[in-house]
Amino acid sequence: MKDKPLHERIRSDIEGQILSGAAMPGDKIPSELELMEIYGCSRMTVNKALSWLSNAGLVQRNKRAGTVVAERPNALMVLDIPNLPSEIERRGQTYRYQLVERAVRQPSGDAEEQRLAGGGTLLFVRGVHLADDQPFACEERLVSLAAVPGILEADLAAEPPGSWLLRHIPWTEAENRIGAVAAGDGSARLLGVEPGAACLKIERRTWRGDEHITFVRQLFVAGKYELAARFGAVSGR
Amino acid sequence: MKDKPLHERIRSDIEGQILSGAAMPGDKIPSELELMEIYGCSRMTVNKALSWLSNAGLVQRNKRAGTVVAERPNALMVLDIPNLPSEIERRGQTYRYQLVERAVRQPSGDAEEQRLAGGGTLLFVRGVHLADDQPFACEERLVSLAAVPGILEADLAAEPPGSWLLRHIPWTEAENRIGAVAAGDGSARLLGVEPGAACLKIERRTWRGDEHITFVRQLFVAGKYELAARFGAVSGR
DNA sequence: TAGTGGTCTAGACCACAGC
DNA sequence: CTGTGGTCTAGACCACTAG
Repeated sequence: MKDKPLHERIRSDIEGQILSGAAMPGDKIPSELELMEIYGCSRMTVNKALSWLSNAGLVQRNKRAGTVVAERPNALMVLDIPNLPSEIERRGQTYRYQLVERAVRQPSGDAEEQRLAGGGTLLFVRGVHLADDQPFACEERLVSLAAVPGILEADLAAEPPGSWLLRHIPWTEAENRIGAVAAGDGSARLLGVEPGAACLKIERRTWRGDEHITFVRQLFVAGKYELAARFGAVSGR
Repeated sequence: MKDKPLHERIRSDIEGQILSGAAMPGDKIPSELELMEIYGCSRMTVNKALSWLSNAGLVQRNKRAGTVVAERPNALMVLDIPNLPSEIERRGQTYRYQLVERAVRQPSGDAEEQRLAGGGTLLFVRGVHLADDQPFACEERLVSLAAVPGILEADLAAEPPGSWLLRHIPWTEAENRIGAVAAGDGSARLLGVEPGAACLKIERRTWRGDEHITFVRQLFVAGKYELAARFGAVSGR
């Protein structure tokens, strides 16, 4: 217990106070100067602990006002969202992608599609991810051709669009929405289940800087796939 | 662009190389000493950038072998899992919890329940979270009475067990599993939907140190609730 | 055994925002 | 104005491990 690094001890001390409820949201945490004296260490050490807590979303740091417990402290977990080829191969299954539909079209009236297109046109791609030739997930994707013109030359039957984008277009921002949905007729047929079957839905939007790159919606048959998330901003360490 | 802190520039430089695929998993990243010379800064600054990347799971740091790109780099997202009362009130709805069932029982033969019980007995609680008196989520929970004997005295009709635990028992570890499932008869009745309706499922296990505290399974009717996750280990900042 | 990361120090200057 | 955090320096010692 005692042989842990000091900054880690400081961090877990404060973390414990927050998670236990001893320190409530909005409560002030001792300043770096005060913590220096409490633990008898230098400011960098204290700073490392507080920065970590800030990164994890447990505290909010304000100049002059000091460090306070964040509003919804235990909301942040680290989520593991692998790309599908890696995930399937990790399970020891063979991965295959089947292209179902590919079309260039104008954005619809939907405001989100307008933003994604950025004044240009969109590439629509529908396909199925197969694990050992069994449907694993179906996918609908929109790609902004203004942002990624090169994808028109890609052979998306040979390489799934997600992998192609990953190899060619670095994204800097991504956002996922995770929910459940009943399979529609088309999705059900692709997944080999009855229409209305429960599915896990993952929607992902990615950006490069301010430019919207792509939007993708993936459906997984209930039970075939689950996401795992654990508390703690630290992964490997 | 240029006015960003140096450690942040170093970080985003490397991050960009990884996300763009220029640096593939397993590739070596310059050592701290080399980066010091490249950027003309001190080691602490380089270290801050590399530590951040390590925390985010983008790189793995090894003594002697140096820092390398992690195996599945872009898998880590920060997930927002609020507790339900907060989430519902944030939407401007009134929250209410309805206790449906409460029982003390021995762990079943299931290995997981055995571990949770830790040699003792379990408290089983079933209830519904209501938003504006409409079913929002149903919940089944097991609590280890060996770890949390005090919960027997709690009035779980007045306060949902999740909130009670949050106020009384600090947890240090938590793990979530997120999937989809078709509603069973009991859950469907509680949620006011047809059996078989698609539901989002969240299972959470929490520990305090090595002691398993509780297991909870929450079901949300499809479309009523979605989880959001974004890339980047940093939250507020 | 030498290279690498892990940790820590004792300073420093600056920007910002509440007082 | 002043306390606070943000950033950075130029060192230091240690532990680990791949070569």
